[in-house]
Amino acid sequence: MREYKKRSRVLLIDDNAEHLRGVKELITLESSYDVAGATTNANIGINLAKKYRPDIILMDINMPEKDGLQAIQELEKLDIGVKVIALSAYDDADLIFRAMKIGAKGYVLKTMASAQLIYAMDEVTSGKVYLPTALTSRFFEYFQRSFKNEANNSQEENLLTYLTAREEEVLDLLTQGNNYKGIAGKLFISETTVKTHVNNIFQKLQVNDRTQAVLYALNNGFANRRHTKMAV
Amino acid sequence: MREYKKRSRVLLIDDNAEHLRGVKELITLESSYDVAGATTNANIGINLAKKYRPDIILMDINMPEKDGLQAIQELEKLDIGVKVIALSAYDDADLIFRAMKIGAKGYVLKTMASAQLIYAMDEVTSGKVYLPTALTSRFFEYFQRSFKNEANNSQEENLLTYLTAREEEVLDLLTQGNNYKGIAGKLFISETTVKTHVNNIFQKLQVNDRTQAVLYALNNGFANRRHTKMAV
DNA sequence: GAATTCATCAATCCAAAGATGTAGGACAAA
DNA sequence: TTTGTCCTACATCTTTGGATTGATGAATTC
Repeated sequence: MREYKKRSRVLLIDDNAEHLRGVKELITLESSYDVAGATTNANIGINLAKKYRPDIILMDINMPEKDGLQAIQELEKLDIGVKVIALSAYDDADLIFRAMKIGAKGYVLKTMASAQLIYAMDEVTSGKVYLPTALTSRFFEYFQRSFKNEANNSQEENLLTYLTAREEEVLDLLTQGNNYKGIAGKLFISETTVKTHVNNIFQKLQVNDRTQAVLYALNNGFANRRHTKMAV
Repeated sequence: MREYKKRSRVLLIDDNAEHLRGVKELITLESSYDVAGATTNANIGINLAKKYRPDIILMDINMPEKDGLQAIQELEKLDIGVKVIALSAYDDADLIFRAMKIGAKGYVLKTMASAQLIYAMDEVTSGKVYLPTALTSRFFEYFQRSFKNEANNSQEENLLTYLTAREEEVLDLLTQGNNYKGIAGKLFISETTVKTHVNNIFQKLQVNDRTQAVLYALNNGFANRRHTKMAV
């Protein structure tokens, strides 16, 4: 018994009414959590979350109409401190990755034992992020693959290396959405000079216009060296 | 006994000679792994790896001279299929993240029970990625925090939601570097129609030209759901 | 059935972007 | 000193992009 501590409240969102009922029963009977609400509709679920402020939400992410991932994202944006555990029928690395990326505190397969779900809830309640070992492994396969590709890309040959320092400056300003005038103003040079630079950049990057140049820059680890792209 | 299967070979790299000896003994006595080599020097370790092709490397990443992380990176570049498990005294989220990012197949604390280390080796040998639960949680704290900052930027309001389906298609093609003609051709509509859509997009996204529209799209989780920038 | 919304297309006009060629001065390397 | 690279700058010309207005049919909503 841990009646001395406030029981955590759980909100259930699952478009499969049957599964919803099953989980509700499971939690009611086999855990120390209170079910604060249960719905088959994601939008209603979000509103319930706003209203009742549950500690945890179990969110089915395989819903046809409203995407569960999107719902998680909206909940995170609300910033009401609710911890979302994604429930899914699939162990797709991609799905797991996206769920965790947008802030899910856990990811549990529907096929997993009920004890696992309750354990996940316990861990998440205590402030941790919980992923079953098997899913962790899948997650990292995806995670590492996405960085590996990146390494390979930069290995091939980065046309950006052919740019002069000045051209890099210009390209940097291009990637911030500046036009010729804006760049000229910021670099204290004439607009025609900027045009010259930009044309040289096009030649070196083998592109036809500024949009393509910007895209090339962003996709090849340009500038914002603080950021690394990542497949999602 | 599983003498029927080829015993996996392990290479140990740890600048702490004492710890190195301890691990070696542990593996020799309490596991079914063979120690293919052991060294206190990362560079020598890399050479040993090239020479003896171990299945697994246990790499201390808290070494003063040569950074263990860098060593892992070099090993990954060699692409000899060796699986590296990072050994560390610290459970810094940052360290864990970086180790996993560059391709470590596991991360185990030196303070953890020896059984945990051997379990990690088993998991990694079987092709999985292994992180102890506690470290997984830390990893995800870091992981999610880095995405959260990103999300906050778009927290204000995502103008992309105002786009119609068709406009999204057009914007998607814009983010691939297409000009009017290219988009018209791909959508089988006239160029003027594309112009109309693009203009509407500009209005909705409150930008002045296609480059800014593309940048807005990329920075606000548009389509291109394949790529997301990430602080590293 | 009226009102909206959306996708489609067009004409016009002006601004911006892009292509091309030329050229001078600074600077560094050969 | 010469050669080469880079940054600067301009002129000219063509193409593309962008703003604005208006119009039609289809689908949806009220």
